[in-house]
Amino acid sequence: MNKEDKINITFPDGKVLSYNIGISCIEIAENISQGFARNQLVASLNDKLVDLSTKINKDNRIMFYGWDSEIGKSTFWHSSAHLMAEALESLFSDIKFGIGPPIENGFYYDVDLGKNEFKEEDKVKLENKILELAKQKSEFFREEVSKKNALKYFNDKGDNYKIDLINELNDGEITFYKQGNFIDLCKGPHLPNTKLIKSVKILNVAGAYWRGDEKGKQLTRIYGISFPNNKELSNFLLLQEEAKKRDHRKIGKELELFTFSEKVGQGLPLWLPNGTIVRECLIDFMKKEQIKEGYLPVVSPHIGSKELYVTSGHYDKYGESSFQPIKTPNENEEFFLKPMNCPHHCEIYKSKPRSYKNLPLRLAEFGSVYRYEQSGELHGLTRVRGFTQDDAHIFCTNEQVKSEFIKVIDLILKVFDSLSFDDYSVQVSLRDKEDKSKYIGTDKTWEIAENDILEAVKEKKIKYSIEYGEAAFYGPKLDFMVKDSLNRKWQLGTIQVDYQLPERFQLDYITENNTKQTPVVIHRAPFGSLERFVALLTEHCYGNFPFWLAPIQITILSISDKFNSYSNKIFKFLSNLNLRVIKDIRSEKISKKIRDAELKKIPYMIIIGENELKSNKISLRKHTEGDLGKMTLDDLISILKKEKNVIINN
RNA sequence: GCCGAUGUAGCUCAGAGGUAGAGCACUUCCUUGGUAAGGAAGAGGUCACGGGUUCAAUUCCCGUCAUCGGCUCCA
Repeated sequence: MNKEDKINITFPDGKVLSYNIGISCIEIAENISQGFARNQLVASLNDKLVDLSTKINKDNRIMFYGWDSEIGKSTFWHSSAHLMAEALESLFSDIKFGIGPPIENGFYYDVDLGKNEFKEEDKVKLENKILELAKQKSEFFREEVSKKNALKYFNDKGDNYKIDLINELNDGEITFYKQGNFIDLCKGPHLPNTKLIKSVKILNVAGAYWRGDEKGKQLTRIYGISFPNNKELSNFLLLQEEAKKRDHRKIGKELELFTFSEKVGQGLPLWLPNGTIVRECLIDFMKKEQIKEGYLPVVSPHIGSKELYVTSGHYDKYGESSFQPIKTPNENEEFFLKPMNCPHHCEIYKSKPRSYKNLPLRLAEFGSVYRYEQSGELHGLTRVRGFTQDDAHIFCTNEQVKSEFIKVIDLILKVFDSLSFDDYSVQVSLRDKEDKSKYIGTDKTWEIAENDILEAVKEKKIKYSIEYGEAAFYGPKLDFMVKDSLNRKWQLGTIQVDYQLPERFQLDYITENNTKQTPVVIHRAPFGSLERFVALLTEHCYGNFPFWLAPIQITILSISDKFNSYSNKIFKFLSNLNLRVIKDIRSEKISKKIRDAELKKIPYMIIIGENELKSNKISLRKHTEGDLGKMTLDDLISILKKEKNVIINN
């Protein structure tokens, strides 16, 4: 055999082996071992993902991916989407297909069902059909197609969505994948065959706009997930059930943190006494931190005149789609519920002439704002129409922007750390690269603002991602994102650089040279909104709030009513130390009282009975941990003093 | 706002064309028990709201409102 008939394949561990030209990926895997080959789903050649059946004609670096890798899973789900499409096509006539990608957990396919409807009972039918087709062990065939032929195929089939997609592709880069009786436009790669898909669940059905365009046609999006065996599916469903138990809407109800009332209105939360304690502890904490950082608390009213928002530009952007103006007996007089605090703070800035010597000026307010969010968007406490921001505006010079920005980053990191919030991601939200019409201001100030942020995060060496099109309409942002129990991403802390607002409000300060200069505004909110923050905090800690935030910190449980007066003495003692204590003197058994206290997630239980009375001690039990034994009150205090953020003056 | 699902006691949920049921919680009584549910009795619902069909609707149909899952939006 000639040397030219051989190719060198480099493996991830650096090993190089020589193979006959034209060998396929799967043959290489089999060459390693049959067992290894059986577990591989897809490969990459020089980092480009390919089907296992791909034949190799030149030297390459190869990697294999199985179910244990993200790439393997996403290929598995991608092929499952194709299989689901095949099943749908056999169940529904007249069906047209949009896109069907894999997602973080499973896959979906957007379909136009024409006159058909996809009903609840169709889920099981579809699952069965998918499994039936899977068993046929159809191979996934890749085929390169000319643009002309591709268009002809879908034109004949009458699938205008695919035609849309093909029109955006270049001739020579179009491929079809075929399995069984189904052909799809797809760049792949795919599983070797359908039989690997052993378990499938149709999760839910939703509407989704074609190409994400609200004005476009709405398709039916069918979500599913599949696995190589049934056990993984039941595992997945179990995990989903567990995750639902963390949902702040569920815990919020159980622990009586907040509620909603139809009579009050959609998206307008009512904070119950327990939730209010959590909320106010967080506010106190933040107030102290901010005072350390040189913020000045201010207070502004809940409404502002229309003029204020015309000036800020918010009226133009949101006037029609927000709560409508409040009228007065005077004609032409209109006020808006404030949707943000910045315009009010600008007016506070303007209340007297400012000098460079007094900058940066940091005005802070726990400001309640009202935004008419779309009804379909409302969600527990994470998306509401009335909420309180831990807002502040830093008015500073151009030179101060970066250092102020970094100080805010530090503050947010400190806050997150204090609450053991570690699984957040940081996102730099920049302007949409294409569509700049959504934004106000000049390219120049945008570039400066975007650079300010990028420089700050680079200097802080924070891991971040860049999201284009996520900026506010007046400026770029640095957002701290946290996921909820069901994996949805929410923005909590945010820092924004704004060159527009100071200009619009004609803010200025006197410089060293006695000239007038426009300041820059940094908007920032470490929690974001108290509502959303408490929601995510609740999910994060499963309702087991840290001691300093717990609505009830200690409950005193008496063994029987004989010890009520001793319980009462302990109760008074602890209440006098400003601890949030309750006592349970019901004529119930101690195990019942403990159970109830555990369900209420109260951090500490004090148990009082004969032994404690005699020895003038108490017994302590910690939530989820159990009995800590007998001790004196002094011992108790020293234990409590070790809890984070707790000050006890005894 | 759009697509789909759901709405029965404070909570979790059964139920059925003939005017409602369980468990927990609540009230009272008995029990005085040592680390996750002691016992009994009682009270509690215009079956989301408004129409329609029917001898009869909480149940079937339509509309509204709210909630849930997505899409779009998010100052």
